Amino acid sequence: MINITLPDGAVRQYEKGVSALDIAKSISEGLARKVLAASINGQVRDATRPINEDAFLKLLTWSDGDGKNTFWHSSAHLMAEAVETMFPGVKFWVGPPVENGFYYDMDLGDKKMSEEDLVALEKKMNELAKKNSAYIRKEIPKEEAVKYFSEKGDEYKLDLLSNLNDGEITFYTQGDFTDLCRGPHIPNTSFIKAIKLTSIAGAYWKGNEKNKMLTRVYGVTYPSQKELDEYLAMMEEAKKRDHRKLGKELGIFTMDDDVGPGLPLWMPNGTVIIEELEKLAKETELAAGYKRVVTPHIAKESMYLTSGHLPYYADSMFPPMEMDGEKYYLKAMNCPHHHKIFDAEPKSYKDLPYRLAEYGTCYRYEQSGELFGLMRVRCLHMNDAHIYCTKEQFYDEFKAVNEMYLKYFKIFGIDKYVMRLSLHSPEKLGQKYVDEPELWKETEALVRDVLIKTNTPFVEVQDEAAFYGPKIDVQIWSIIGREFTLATNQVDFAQGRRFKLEFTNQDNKAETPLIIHRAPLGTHERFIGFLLEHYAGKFPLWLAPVQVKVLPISDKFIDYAKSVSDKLKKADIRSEVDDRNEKIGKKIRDTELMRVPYMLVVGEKEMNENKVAVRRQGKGDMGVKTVDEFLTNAIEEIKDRREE
RNA sequence: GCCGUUGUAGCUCAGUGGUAGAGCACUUCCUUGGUAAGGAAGAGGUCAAGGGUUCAAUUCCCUUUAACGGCUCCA
Repeated sequence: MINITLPDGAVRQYEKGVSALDIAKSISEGLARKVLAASINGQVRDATRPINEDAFLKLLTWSDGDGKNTFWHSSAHLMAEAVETMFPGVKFWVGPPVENGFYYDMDLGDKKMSEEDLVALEKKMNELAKKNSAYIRKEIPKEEAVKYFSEKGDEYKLDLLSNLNDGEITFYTQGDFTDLCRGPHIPNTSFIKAIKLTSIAGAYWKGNEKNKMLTRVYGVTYPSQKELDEYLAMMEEAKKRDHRKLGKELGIFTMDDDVGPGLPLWMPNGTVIIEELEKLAKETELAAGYKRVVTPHIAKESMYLTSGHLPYYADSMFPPMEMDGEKYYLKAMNCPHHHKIFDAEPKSYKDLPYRLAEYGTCYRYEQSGELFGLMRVRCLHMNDAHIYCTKEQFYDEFKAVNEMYLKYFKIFGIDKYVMRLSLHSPEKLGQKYVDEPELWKETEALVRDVLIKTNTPFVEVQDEAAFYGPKIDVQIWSIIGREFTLATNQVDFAQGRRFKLEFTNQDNKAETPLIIHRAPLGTHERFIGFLLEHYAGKFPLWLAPVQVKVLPISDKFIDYAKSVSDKLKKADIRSEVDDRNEKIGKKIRDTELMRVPYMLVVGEKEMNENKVAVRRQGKGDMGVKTVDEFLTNAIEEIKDRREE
């Protein structure tokens, strides 16, 4: 007999060789029908595998992340089985679960798969799922596995095998499909009740652009049609929040073929938001001791040779313009210009920390396939600043920048983000990174120290640093699930020396400052793109392009409406009058759809009493107030930058 | 940059080898209405661009371009 400890601490005794599924059955049949896999001593395994010794057991169902992943991985195998029936000779690479579903990469040889094939594949998968085939695990000696795939001529699986040792190779078979696979899998295909294949895409083998491009099919499956329908409905809702759609509907920005890809035109409504964000940044930076500067959009080649951006980053810059025998580049970053301002006057330790801020316009030649609405563009406006400080000052300065981030995030109610400590990769020193192993170690420790001492939660990742030093990136996700760096806070130990930046220290010796690059509000483009999705277009009052719309009940009250609106405008409130010949219901509907925070309905009663009927966007009628009362409240709400 | 899909009115989208249609928006008129769509009439398109096949191309083919879904990249 063996002892099985369940998550609630209960210990039960079973015969040796019992499976997790048997244990589930002994608890309840209903539970057994839901078990997808099992966590045995912390390892995820097939629920059907025998357990031979005392163990901690957690039965994994759809509500466990590992349960879902197992379900989707098994779904990928089911899809592969269906693909094999329709595309004989197909060779498979890998088919893992992802955030929402799964994919399988495959080499279809000369054949092509189309969207219509997906429908047929779904149908086939449904048929196969109903066969109730068990996922059968089999341990295979390496030699035999190699022989099997050699005979099939499957170079992909042979490649996988080359990294595996004898004794750790398993095959899984369901129905007529056998695959090299570590597992685990769900007990059988009948669990998969609802199937949707979502897209076909190309994907480089092993993620390397020099390799062959495989066909990748994405899909998602659920244990019930209802859950799949809910998921699809959720995706439809998400699309409505897409910043590209909202940006057009709300008149925030537009793109034009004649201007060029990745070059957004900010429309009047979007420009209001830009100006409010800059106001916030200026206030904040002034209080934090920054000085503002303005620099040109272009610079000579020589400066980018000094900075080290050329030739290594030339691919990401627009090609140079030739003038008077000189090459000029559009700036892809503001730092070199700022360094030149630092260097324009001699500096003493008394001048440090020296903080330069600019909402700098940069141009980056992003690959055409990477452009994405406002989130990835070729012309961007950076909330940039550079702080020149001594090593001793670094801790406080870096900490202050982090605190500025958190202050901003609080204003915007941003709580779904990850702080990522981005480190270098030692093996890429001299290529991707400045070859200063000691300085890397030292500065990475400095940054980590700030995060730990300030109790800031963070994750560490290798090979994501800037070429001149480690950084903290704030990662966010767009509504369709793409990951972006919203803000960044970087240490730079390299450029100071490259530009021969110096200050005179207390011993009257020249010293090179450390530089902090920071952009807590990222770029206008990405930040506003993010905010559009974050607020679903319902900007807080202080950011709303139109803050108040005055809606006269009929033409008779247009003059009164205008007098109310004028009074608001005098108090710097962005107010408009809807003087169209429409009924009030129509005016309200249109104003609601434009996400204007306040609607002031005015008719006979209001005019006679110098009042307004206040309506809050998304909330409805808030009652009648005097104009002054409304004005006072609105001014407060704006001043405090309240979210509601 | 690579693989795939798409491009018809300001927007959302029908449609066709014989040079185009709806709803919303827009203009004008009627209506003056109290909290999410009042009515009528009208105007609006080189069917992304270029080339080819054809008696005839918005429709079929090729190229280019842009957007979209991924991959790669992202100072």
